[in-house]
Amino acid sequence: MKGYILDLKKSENENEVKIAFVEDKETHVLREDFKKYFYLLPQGEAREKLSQHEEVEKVEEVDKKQGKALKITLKNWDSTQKVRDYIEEKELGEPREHQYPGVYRYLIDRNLYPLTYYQVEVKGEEVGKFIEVSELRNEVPALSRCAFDIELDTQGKPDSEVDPIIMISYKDEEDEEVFYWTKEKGTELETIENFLEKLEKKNKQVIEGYNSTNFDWPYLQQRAHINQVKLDLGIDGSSVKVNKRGFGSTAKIFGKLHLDAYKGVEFLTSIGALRLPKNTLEVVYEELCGKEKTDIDHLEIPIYWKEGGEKLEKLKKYNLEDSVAAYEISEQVLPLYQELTRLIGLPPYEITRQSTSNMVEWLLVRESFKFNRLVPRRPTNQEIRARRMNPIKGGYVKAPETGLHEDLVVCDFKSLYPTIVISKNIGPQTLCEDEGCKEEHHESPNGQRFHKNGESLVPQVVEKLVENRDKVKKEIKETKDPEKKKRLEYRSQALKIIANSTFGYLGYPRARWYSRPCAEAITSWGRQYIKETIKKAEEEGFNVIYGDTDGCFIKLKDNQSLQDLKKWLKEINRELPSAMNLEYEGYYPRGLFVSKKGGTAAKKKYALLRDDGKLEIKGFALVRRDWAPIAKKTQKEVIKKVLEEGKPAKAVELVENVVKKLRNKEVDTKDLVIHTTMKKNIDNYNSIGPHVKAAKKLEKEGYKVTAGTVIGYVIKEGNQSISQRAQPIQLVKNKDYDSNYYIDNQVIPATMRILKELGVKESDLKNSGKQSELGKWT
DNA sequence: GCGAGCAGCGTACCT
DNA sequence: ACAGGTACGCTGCTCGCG
Repeated sequence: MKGYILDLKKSENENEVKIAFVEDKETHVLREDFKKYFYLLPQGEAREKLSQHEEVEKVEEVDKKQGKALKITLKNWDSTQKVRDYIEEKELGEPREHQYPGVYRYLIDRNLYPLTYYQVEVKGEEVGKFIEVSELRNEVPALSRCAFDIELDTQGKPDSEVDPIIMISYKDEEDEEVFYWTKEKGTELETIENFLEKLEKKNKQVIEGYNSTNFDWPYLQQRAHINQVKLDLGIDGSSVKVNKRGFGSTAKIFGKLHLDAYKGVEFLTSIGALRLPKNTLEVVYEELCGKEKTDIDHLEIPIYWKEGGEKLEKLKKYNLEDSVAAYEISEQVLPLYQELTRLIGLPPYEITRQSTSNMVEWLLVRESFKFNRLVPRRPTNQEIRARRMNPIKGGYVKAPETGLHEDLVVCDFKSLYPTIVISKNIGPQTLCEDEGCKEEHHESPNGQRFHKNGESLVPQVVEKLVENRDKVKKEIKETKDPEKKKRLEYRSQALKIIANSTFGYLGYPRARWYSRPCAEAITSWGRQYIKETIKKAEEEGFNVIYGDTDGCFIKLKDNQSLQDLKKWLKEINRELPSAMNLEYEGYYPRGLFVSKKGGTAAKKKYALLRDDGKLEIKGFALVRRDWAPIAKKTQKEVIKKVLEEGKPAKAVELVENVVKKLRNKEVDTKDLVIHTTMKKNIDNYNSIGPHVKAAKKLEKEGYKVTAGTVIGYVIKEGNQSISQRAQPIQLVKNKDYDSNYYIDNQVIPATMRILKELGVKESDLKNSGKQSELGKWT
């Protein structure tokens, strides 16, 4: 039969892998015998001693690129630890590749990639052989999906021992339903059962939720247990496997993909594809799907439920909308996860919970196997600490010329670090530390040498990623079908994410392939290339007003045209290594650079007006979540006015109005909320800033606050410190805020940053009421 | 005893 | 729980002044 692997797990039988294999709409459970093994760099009588060990099936000598090693095959999957203890006790050598779960080992050995089509011979439930179906190589399976969300009857902190589930909504492509009970009719038990029946009947491949890993599944599991219902949703009849630990929580359903859209949003945020003030369902839904949804305060839910009638209907609508939102948000992350799965080769569920560094690592592990190399061991905690103490020098940033500029062109190096890795053949194996070595080398500006002709895993893998991406980009151009185009764009994005993460990975203290010399060489070449480029531009007569790591901003003089610049770019690219490319990014009629507080030019902070009228703003308060909306909105308007008009008159007027409104308390409280993430747990802070103080107040009221919680607070009136006046938004009475704080610490500093560059004084903004001398600015 | 000035903490940004 | 470079608000200390 023809299909793809959706999931895998260790079978309840020893030495067997269970595979969820999808053929058309049906998911089959297949099994294959598989013996787990690991490698040993042996010492002493390792071979003899281990051959006699009762848990060892066989010991073979294998040739790996790094030399001879022993391959230790185990009688049972679970005996790895026992055999390792024995090795340590008898000092028989250094074990390698002993830490992978058995199913990963299986995927690597069989060279299998989930969500990729294979032809497979099946005898009963046994797997014969997987043969990749080449005509379907580019086909990504269309997974059937559904989403759910639960509501509780709870006061403040939910307690799964006593607070029942009152409502569960379900949503899929063609269907939606809300299951619930009331004091008059039905029970929690029936509600759960009806929902489970629905899931079973619909039998979708993906089950989605929002924060379902940490909330819905653990809660549902508890309530199901109390009601004595089995949560046996696995395609082999197994239960939902919930593992609720502080950090690496999981909720797995064998044969299905549990997709937590919240994790997806965090992932998009981590790769810089998304940035929001808060990652709540409401905010994310509006941003990604452009739709608003009703929000009911958590404390109100039981009230709506008990009241019945119209209120109950409203609660049902809200509950369903949560599922719809989770469903639609998932639509935006699932295709990317699918492409990453096909690229990295881990089971899809694992991919949805991995960081990019882990993905890079697994890609290297798999490629390592293909090159017959042993995977480097994980660093010890001590090594990690030592690595962390010794950071690597990073990119170069040129201080900008402040002020309002016209005729700007931005150029940047396309994938600077990956292309340096490729051009200079940078990897731990090509790194040459032998000073007398007579081979040909690339020598980095910081004095590291890399063999020109040697083979190294890292540059080979990066090259493959970049080449593949170029191919995919070409395909995108040739493809008319919009669906197929979208798929390819996700594939290109997946390749880009992994290629760009490779440098970070080499400098990541926990990485198996950590290499300080490689990472340092990469950044040293990076600094050299951008500095050289700036220098050459200046020699050519261009005015370079700013640069950061891999890009620079050029201000065209009156006698210079865009054509002149593009001609120069061509020349530059002729001199660069073939993999590297300095690209024309865009033309900007106006751009603004400002000073920092101390008076010198501020880096990483600018606003550009593109030739199509769009604003591109970096670093300013308005792109930061820890400023109040009133300050951000006003700053944005000011930047817009200044860039569009080239003078500050209208902007000054605008700020005056906002100041007036604040004074008169005409500003809505929601425009004053400052959001700050708790990076630590509440007790771990040495200095108590406003967000920590607000968090403490929240905790007192029974709210749960942990590392990762985003605190929203408003500064209220009073003469205590700002922190003491930080009131969490949940506890704010309308319009209880300190106007002066928002004027002097938010709106004025945010806007003065910009207006100062144009000669405006602070007093000009606060003169509201009096006629300000607008004539001055025109 | 008081305010100015500053270091250090903490967070979020840019590439 | 990918890297380093950067800005900046707030707290809480030191210091000089009287």
